[in-house]
Amino acid sequence: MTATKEKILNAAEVLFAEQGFSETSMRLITSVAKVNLAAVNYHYGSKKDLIQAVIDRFFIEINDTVDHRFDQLAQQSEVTIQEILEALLKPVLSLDKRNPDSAANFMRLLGRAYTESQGHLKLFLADKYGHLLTKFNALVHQANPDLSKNDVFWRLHFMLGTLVFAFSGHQALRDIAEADLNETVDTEGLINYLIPFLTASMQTEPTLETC
Amino acid sequence: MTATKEKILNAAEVLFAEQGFSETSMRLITSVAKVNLAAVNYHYGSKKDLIQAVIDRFFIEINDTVDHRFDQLAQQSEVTIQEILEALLKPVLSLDKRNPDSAANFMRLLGRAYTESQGHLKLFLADKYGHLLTKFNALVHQANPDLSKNDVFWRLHFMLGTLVFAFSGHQALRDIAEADLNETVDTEGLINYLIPFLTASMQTEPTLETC
DNA sequence: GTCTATAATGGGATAGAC
DNA sequence: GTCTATCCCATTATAGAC
Repeated sequence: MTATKEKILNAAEVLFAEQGFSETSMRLITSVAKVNLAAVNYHYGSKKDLIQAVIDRFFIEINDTVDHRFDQLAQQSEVTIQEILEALLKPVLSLDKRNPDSAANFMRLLGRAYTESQGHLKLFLADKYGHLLTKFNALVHQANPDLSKNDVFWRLHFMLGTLVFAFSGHQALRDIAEADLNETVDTEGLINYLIPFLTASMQTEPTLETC
Repeated sequence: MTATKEKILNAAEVLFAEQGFSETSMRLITSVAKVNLAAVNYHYGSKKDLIQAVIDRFFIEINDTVDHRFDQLAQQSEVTIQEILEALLKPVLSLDKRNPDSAANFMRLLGRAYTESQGHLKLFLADKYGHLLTKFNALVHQANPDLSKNDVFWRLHFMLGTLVFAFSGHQALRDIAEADLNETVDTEGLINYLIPFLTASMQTEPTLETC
């Protein structure tokens, strides 16, 4: 990968995470990356392709590790929610080795992929990395066999929602937390707050059937 | 309010919820509302003001009720998380009386306000309806006095995040749920899944101090 | 591979007739 | 209050020189 191509990716990663896809113009990306405007189209083809490349780089970095950890857990006789979350989050946190805040950027981008109407991106991710979601689902069921398929389905998505949403608003919340509570919370600190919150919500008894 | 002014609001509400603020053009809004393009600027001044008006209408409809219910709960000797959530969600659900899916649209718009970089909107909401968040915070503390201020702060935001995120992705999840589980879930059904998830996560023991 | 210049499109906003 | 026509701006994308 040429230096230019990588500079674009690095700048786009931060800007997309901070401002969203459609709010971030190629002009801004290229000016932050200090490359020529035409370079994005030359190296990536289009803005859509750049968006996919930014998110794909993250998945490529964690895919094999997460997949392998999930497979290991599936062979255990007892699996806890905490183990599943850690199998996912530890590789994500290790992204910070490349760039500070990479882990947070990744989660925020996932949130944006989920809520912004980037149809091409959802298809791309479902196609390429849907297998991770399938394994995640199976593990949660294994960890809590009392839950119905429906309960597992909904809670899993609530859980992912909580995760990515927490990261999406993390900067704003961090500022408020520092002002109101005199507390500085980095990505790992945030996860320390999240894990008990999420494990509790997954382990509770099944939803009452009200229909 | 003139018929035109209201038609714009109704169209904008749905489109903003579905596609986001910046992805929804005034041209699309006015064509769906079947009014002239210039009418938005005539009646609302600008697109920003229209965005605020759309969200403000929801808050005006629920503000007094929620505020009153919160005050009533604050006077009880014992408060549960479930009661707090219901004090918030019942008025929200009653929005469906005006238009079907209003409640879901409202929550999705809140999510977009939270994640899209609409600085003006966050200021507007914090200014006008911040008091609701303050009361919510006090109630959660009252319901679970064992939690530190920090725990309450973070869990409250996780909880709100889960709520709005669940609604943001609701349409997509609904489709998957129908295909995979043969289950149709409306807004009230979604809330039935959400409440045990959230109450459990709020009631669990405090986060371990790892610092 | 990099750059300048420009095409092509779509956006928000507004002036002025009715 | 409503409409048409238009202005002005920002965007993505590309053609063509270097």
